[in-house]
Amino acid sequence: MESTFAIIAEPSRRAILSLLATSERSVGDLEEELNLSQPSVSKHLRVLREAGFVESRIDAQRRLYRIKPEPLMEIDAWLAPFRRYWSAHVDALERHLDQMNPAPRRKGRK
Amino acid sequence: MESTFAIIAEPSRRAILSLLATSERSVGDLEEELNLSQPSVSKHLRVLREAGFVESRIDAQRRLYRIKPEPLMEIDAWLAPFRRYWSAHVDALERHLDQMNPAPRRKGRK
DNA sequence: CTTGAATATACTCGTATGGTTATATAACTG
DNA sequence: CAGTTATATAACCATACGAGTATATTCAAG
Repeated sequence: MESTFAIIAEPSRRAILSLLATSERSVGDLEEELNLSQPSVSKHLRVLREAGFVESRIDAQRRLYRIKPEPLMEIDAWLAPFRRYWSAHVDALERHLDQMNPAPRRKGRK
Repeated sequence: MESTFAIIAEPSRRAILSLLATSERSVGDLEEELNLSQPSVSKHLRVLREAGFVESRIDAQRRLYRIKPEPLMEIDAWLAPFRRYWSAHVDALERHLDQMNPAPRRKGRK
């Protein structure tokens, strides 16, 4: 019953997706890169898998997860009607992000 | 404490934004176009306003709400790293959306 | 077949959030 | 000012969801 949008509302799930954007990873990889408990990672991956954001392949005892783009494409498509507001405000985003992101770039936090 | 993504996780809020994408509307307009209670609309608008998705101007007793693009631009920006998956799958989205959206197109109705 | 590593699942708990009803505030109308 | 329209806010409730702990499952190694 979770919508595509609800799925990426969760910060840990977005973090997982961002890591997978670069390359395939195992549960353990994600666990340590994100400082999350193993059950937590598995649970999020389950949600992501059932919603079609990721798929896994088996490598011995490990599962390697990778991105499946369709749901993200759906979100991209939803944004379409709003894009006409963009061009006028090309650099408004930078200002906005600056004020959201106090520190320029920090490793994974506490 | 609501993230940009959490805000648009709510279906009614997405509906409000989609309506506002076309044109400015009053609370009453939204209320009837979406079949929501007035307090519910006001509450969602408050969340959207505080997160910078919309702004309002006063017209007598009515408040006219309109889109502010910045947070949506932020989401658009977040999608950037995944766009490299798009091109390969140009029409995969259509298939995906078809299977999500059973009926092709229906008026807003209750 | 036993052990250990990697991952999945079950269960419980606390909290955040959306809906509703009722009430408050504000502005126009006469 | 009284009445009415438009919107906001408050209080309450039910539910959903993420975190954590414990346990189950699967596979490789010896």
